[in-house]
Amino acid sequence: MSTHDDLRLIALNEFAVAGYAGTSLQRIAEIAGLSKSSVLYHYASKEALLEAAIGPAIDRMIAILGAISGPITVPETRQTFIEQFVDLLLEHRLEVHTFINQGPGLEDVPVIDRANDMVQNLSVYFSNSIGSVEDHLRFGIALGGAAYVLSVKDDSLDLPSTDEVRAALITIVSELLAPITSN
Amino acid sequence: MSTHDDLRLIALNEFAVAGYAGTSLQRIAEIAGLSKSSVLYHYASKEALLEAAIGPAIDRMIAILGAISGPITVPETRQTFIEQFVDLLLEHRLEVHTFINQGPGLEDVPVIDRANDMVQNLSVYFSNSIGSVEDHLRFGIALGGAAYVLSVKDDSLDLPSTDEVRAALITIVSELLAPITSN
DNA sequence: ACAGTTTCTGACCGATCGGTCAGTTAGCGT
DNA sequence: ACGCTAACTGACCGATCGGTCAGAAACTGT
Repeated sequence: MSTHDDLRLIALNEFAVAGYAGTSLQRIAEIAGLSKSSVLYHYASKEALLEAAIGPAIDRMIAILGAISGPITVPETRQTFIEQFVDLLLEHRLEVHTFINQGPGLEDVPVIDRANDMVQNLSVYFSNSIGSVEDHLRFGIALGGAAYVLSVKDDSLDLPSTDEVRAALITIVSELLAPITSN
Repeated sequence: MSTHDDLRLIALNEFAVAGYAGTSLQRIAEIAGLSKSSVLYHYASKEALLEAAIGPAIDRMIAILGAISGPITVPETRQTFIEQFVDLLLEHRLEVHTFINQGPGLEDVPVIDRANDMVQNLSVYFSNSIGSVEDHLRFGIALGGAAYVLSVKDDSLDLPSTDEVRAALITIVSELLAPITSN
C-alpha cells in the first residue's frame, strides 16, 4: 500500500472516530509513522485529506441518486435504490458516518457542501413522493438507522458475514419502506 | 432564564452541531454575549459544560434501562421501553445526538464514559435476549434510526406536532421490533 | 453611603493548531 | 559515479486553544 493511501485510510478512520476538528495532522502523522510535514507533502491541507477520505463515497452516493428514474413509490425503483444504498453503506461505513456527523457545521468545506447538496436533493425527491409525517420518518429511520448501525459496528460485536448482514439490512429496510405510498 | 442555563443551552446546541472538539469556549461566549472568562466563571471547564449539557439526559436514559424488569421479548416490557425511549428522544434530541457523535473518541471524559457504560449494558441486555443477526440489526436501526431522524430535524422541514411525531415513531419502532423473539 | 458578594472582564500563560519553507535523505535511470 | 526527482524532516510562523488570575463593575442588604 502506498503512503498516499495509508494516510487517506488513517485520516478516514480518525475523522470517523474523533471528528474532523478533533483530529490533528500531528496525530495522523504519528499513526503513519511520519512527520507532520510529510503528511502535508502528500496532501496540501487538512481539507484535502478530508476530500480524499470521503469524496469518492460522496460521489458514488450522488451517482446512485442521479440514476434513479421515476418516483420512489414504484416497487422496482425502490428495491433497486435500497440495494444500492445498502451496498454503499457496507463498503463505505466510515465515510458515511463521518459525513453524517460532520455534515452540519462544516458547510464551508467543498466536499461537505457537495454532500449536503446531495442530501438536500434526496430530501426534495422524497418530499415529492411522500405525503405523511409517518412516511417521512420511515425514510429517515431506514436510511439513518442503517447508516448508524453500520457506523458503530466492530465495537464489542463479533463479525457476521457481510452477506448475512447485507441480506438482513435489505430485508429490514424494505420492510420499513414497504407501506409508503404516493401522495 | 439565568446566565447559567443560557450557557448550558448554547453549549448543548454548539456541541450538537459542531462537536465537542469543534466548539470553542470563545464561540460559546460570543453567542452568549459574554467574555470567555465569564463562561469559565459559571463552569469550571469545558468538560464541566459538557457534563451539564448532556449529563441529565444520560442519567435519565440510565434510569429507563434500570427500570426494565425481565426480557425485552415480553411485549409489555418492550412497549413500555419503546415509549419511554421515544419520549426521551423527543425531549433530549440534541443531547442524544451529541452523545452518539462524541461517544467514541471522548472516553476519558467522565460523563461520556458513564454514557458508554450505559450503551454497553444495553448491548449486553439485548444480546441476552436476541439471537439472530437480523434481530440485532433491527434493534440498532430502530434505536439509532429514531435518534438520527430527530437529530436532523428542524432542517428544511416544517414542524409537525410533537404528538403526531411521537405516535408515528412509536408505531414504526414497534413494528421494527415486533418480529424479535427470544433466543 | 457603605460593605459584601456575585458577576464579569482583559491580560496573560503554555500548549497545540494548520501551514510554510529551506534543506536533507533516498531511490533510480544513465 | 552522477544528476534528477520524489519523499521526508525540523525549525519556524501566526493564530487559536483551554485555563488562570487580579481586579473592575454591578447588585445586594443594611
